[in-house]
Amino acid sequence: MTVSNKELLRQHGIKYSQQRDIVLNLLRHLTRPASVEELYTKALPLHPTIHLSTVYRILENFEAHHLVVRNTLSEDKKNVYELYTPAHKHYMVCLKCHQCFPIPDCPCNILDEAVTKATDFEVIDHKIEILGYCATCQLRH
Amino acid sequence: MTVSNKELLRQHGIKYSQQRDIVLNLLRHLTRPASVEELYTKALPLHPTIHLSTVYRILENFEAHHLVVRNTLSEDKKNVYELYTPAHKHYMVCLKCHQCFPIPDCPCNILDEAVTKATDFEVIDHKIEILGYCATCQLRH
DNA sequence: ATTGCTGCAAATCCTTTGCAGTGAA
DNA sequence: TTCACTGCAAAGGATTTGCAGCAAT
Repeated sequence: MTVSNKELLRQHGIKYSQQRDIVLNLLRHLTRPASVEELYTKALPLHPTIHLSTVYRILENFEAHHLVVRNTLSEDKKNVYELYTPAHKHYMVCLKCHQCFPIPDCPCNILDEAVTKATDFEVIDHKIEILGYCATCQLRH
Repeated sequence: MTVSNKELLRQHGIKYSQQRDIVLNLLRHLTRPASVEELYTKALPLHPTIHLSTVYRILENFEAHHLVVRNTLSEDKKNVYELYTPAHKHYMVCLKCHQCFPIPDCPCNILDEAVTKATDFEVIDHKIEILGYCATCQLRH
């Protein structure tokens, strides 16, 4: 069985509000990362006065409390969010519609051809970014 | 020996201008990808009336003619440019100063620990994006 | 009652665009 | 001369912020 939204928020030290409940609920039912606008649009019918900036703030808060992870898609530079999972996630990003799709069970040495064979995605390129601290910044973070 | 800037522009079907000469020259002396602002700042002393939007347009033009490649850093969402090279490039992005550093000789199965050992970069996370066309968009691109 | 969240509007940052004037061929 | 490029200003899209009022505990 699953924890309630209220409980999940509490577990992450996040205060309850109707708006947060709604956004969390949307996130829990996603099959792929969603943009802020997307979440806002879905939340609106459920809470007609919710504001876009509120959704921004909620997601920022969720991220700070490690309830979600943010990714920036290189193609259209928008933030996308999804529930945090400890396992590393790799995505296929469509150059046309900008939707991104999780790559199930992806080893780091995945090859373009392997992806092409395993999925219906036409691989054009891939991109690896290593995030961390450079020598200079290590001294002062 | 090296080709002149003028010649390099011509080879890529790009018309000559003083501003393009300057920006190309800066790009040719980079050791890592540079942001538009960065290139603009370096160009300014060499051409006091050059405008930021001109640098944007020059880089856009260079990219269209495959003279440079653009990357968007996930952390601060700014475009960075460097001369195009056929080989795949992987980067380490500093979470603090947002500078990015090429990873020399990077195999796809690179591991965080391997990078940590080979460089003075403190690896926190890494990110892989596969770019291409999803099943739906394949039909209409 | 208190504290922090929300709605709204305005500001910010990066990037793009329209237009008139200039420069390269 | 011609056409593309430039400088400038203004617009654009995504995101952030200030502030007063409201909601959750």
